[in-house]
Amino acid sequence: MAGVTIKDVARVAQVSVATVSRALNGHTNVVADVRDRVQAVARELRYTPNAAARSLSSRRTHTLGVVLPDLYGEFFSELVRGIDQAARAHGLHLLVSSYHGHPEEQEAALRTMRGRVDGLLVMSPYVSAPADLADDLAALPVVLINTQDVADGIAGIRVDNYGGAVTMVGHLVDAGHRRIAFIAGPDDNFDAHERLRGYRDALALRLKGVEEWILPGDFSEASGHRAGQALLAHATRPDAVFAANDMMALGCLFAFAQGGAVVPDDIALAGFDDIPLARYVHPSLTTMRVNIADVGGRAVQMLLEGMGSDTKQATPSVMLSAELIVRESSAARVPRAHRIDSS
Amino acid sequence: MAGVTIKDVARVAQVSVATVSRALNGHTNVVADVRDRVQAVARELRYTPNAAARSLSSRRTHTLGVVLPDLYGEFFSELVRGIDQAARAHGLHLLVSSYHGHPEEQEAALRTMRGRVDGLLVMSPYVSAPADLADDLAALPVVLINTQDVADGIAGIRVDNYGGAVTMVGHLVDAGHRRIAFIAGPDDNFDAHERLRGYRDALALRLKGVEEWILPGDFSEASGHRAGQALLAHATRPDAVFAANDMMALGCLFAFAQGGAVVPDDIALAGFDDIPLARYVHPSLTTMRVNIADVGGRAVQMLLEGMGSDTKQATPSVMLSAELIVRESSAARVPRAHRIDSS
DNA sequence: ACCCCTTATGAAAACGTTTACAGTCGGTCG
DNA sequence: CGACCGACTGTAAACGTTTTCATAAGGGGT
Repeated sequence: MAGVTIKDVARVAQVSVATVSRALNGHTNVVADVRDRVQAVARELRYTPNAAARSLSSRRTHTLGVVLPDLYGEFFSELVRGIDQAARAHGLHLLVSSYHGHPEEQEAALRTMRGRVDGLLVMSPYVSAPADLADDLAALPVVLINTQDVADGIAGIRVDNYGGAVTMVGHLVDAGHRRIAFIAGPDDNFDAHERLRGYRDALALRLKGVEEWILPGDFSEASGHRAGQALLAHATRPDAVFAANDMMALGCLFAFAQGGAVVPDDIALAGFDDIPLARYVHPSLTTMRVNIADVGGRAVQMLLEGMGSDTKQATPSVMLSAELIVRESSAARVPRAHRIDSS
Repeated sequence: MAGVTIKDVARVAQVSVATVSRALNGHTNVVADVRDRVQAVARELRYTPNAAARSLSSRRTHTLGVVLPDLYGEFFSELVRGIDQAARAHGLHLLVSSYHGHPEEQEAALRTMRGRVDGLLVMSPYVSAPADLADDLAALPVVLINTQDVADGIAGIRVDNYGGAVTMVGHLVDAGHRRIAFIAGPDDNFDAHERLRGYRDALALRLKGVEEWILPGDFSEASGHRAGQALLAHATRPDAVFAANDMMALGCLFAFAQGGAVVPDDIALAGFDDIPLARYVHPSLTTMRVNIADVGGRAVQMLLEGMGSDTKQATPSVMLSAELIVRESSAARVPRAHRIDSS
């Protein structure tokens, strides 16, 4: 029977509902004798307070909303894990929603969450920050994850994609590579945008006369594969390829293997994200590591801080830097003739 | 201002709250004229019904609870994705909770979900089915995922781990292997249990006199690595190794590579799950494919069916079979001398 | 023309909590 | 010895919906 209410407890314990409420919520003004009796009865009756009634009355839901573009793949899995861990530590539930790449559904998701959650974690990687997003967000405390600033005073946490790309290009240049091609991510994706910007700026800074070499991609393995084939078909192959994410780097690696190009001897390769596969493929993939779970955890932290004080926080934005992970795929350039064959 | 209630809409639209409620919920008895006016006003005022009040009144939350042992890794990511997709298709929200491997927290999670959700999806892979689980579950429609039956009449969906293991052993035997070692999963894990059982039965059936050869493991890559080392150290190496999941198979593969054993020429290798890595490692891994997202989606389907009719469903349990995916790691056994070296 | 039935609407009662307010009852202080 | 004060508990009013029931207005059959 799920229908045991606070009234039942009150009746059995021979007190008023108010007292039951107070006793169960650890309020001050209730004598030990009564408190124990109430708790005993509640346990006896297997009473569980009705969450809906509780939040209607107290205006608190003890729930955090998480709105993501998708749930597919390592990235979101890790993100949600980090969020879950932090939320659970604070006794909060998680209401998750993904809008499957349909930005128009995002607004719907945000709307239906209103009244169900105390705060919102939103990731919206589309560069065109919808103006209405700001409106929808105004009502609730919110923290933006890897999202372009949509309005002043809204807290956000981001991975330093720009800096990471700069670092990676620097690494490739240091390893002796000159002709460095870049496989870009989706046009409308903010992360992809930043990584591309990092590649461009770093190239301009480190290798003056060298031209940019940018191939289209969409973060999928397949698009990386296509880019790899295109590169092989090119008259003069690049020294190195920097893919905007690991999945594309893997697709590219595949294409190279099929085309008989040896990584890193013929062409060096690097990715971004450090997904678990990165260390298992052959050759293992040089990449930028991003601690995604940590991003999620810190986002929750920030949200809670923002919820504590009604005043908007003074430090609305946090940037997490990525770490360069050097593996086999980007070994320093050695003239082909001198190559030591390990087979 | 989030504080726009149904009363505000009623006042502006010059009707009663009852009419507003009816108009907005698509009820029959409201004339088109009024309905349009109400909807216009609601949009104008950016009115969003308060979910708590709504569910208090209607006893429905439009939310599904998902209780999982953890959120780490491919498996849960896929499962949640499948669940999310199906739930979203039916306009349902998802309240997720993981108990991080602490079974005692599971009960707490289930309790706090009461009143917040219309139905429950629970995965509890521990063989010792807690008796109280049945009690906690009785209140709400529930579907068990990959979980040992806990009580009669409770619906469940499972992957046919037993049958899958039998199939894999059959494949290895067909490929000419005789000494087939098995790397087991955690003792208290139901999936692991079933896979082990499949290995044993298939071995007994297909290879009469051959002894079982079972190594301990815990589903982690590290434990697979240890098992791999142990196997290499053995005087007579096995023909093939069947790991209870892919992660352990990968760890084992690593150990073999380090120890100079060539897969599949020296030792064949197989896993279970078909995680994405499986097709990328070298050699690519033979494994049993399980469509996890599909499991999640069908679980939601089953839950909805169970919620529709109050009567307990007649078919409380569904079994999904796994598919054998043959890749390089289990190539048919060829005498070493005749081996065609592709390098 | 009357009655009954249908259809559209409003008033008000749930739903199960929390919480402001108002008591009650000893005891303490002046 | 009386008034007051503090600690405890009960009463009842929110909280924002949905839904039942009642009411009013038309409309068709006899």
